[in-house]
Amino acid sequence: MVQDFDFLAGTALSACTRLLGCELSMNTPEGILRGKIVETEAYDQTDAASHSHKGRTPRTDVMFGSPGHLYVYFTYGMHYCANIVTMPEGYGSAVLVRALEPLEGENIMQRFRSGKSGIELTNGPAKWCQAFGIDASWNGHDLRTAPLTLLINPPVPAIDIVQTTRIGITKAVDEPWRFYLRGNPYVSKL
DNA sequence: CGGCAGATACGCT
DNA sequence: GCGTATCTGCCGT
Repeated sequence: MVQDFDFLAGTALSACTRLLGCELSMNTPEGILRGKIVETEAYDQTDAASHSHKGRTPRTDVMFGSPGHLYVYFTYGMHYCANIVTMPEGYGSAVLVRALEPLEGENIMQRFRSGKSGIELTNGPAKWCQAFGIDASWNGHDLRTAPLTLLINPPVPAIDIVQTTRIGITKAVDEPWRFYLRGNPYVSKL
């Protein structure tokens, strides 16, 4: 079955709600890692808090590329975070995946997370990246191709989605561009 | 528990 | 040089 990524060509904002409930699957030599997206944030080139706001640079090049790819960035000297690129080639826009709910391979994730378990496995952008073993080498990866793929699930009903302001940034703090699944324990912060 | 400082390296000015 | 879309541990209660 061919996955339909068309909605990713739209704005980061609309892709945020559509990505909630979808799954990320990583095929490792040790086994399958799979998790459901429970928290997202929109970043757009018109947004002062976005890396793409200051224009296209070698670092943000992937963010201006074609939708359905992975934009991985490094921050605070030790952490990786992963975004899903949206909007057509030439426009810098992406959705930051802030948290996952583990569905498969939790024992392997636990090893990557140095023995952590439960919600501590994936309830933050740098945490789930570590649990999946994602680092800078994954920057630009096409999510339609193995071993790391995005699985599209049916849209989540609007009643189950909470929209609020973003976390961990210093600019455009009041924009309500963060979305999460109501009541899900893996959401990084209420 | 909750709050706070420290770790640590990369891209941009 | 400096700021950063974060996490962890260590301190106090």
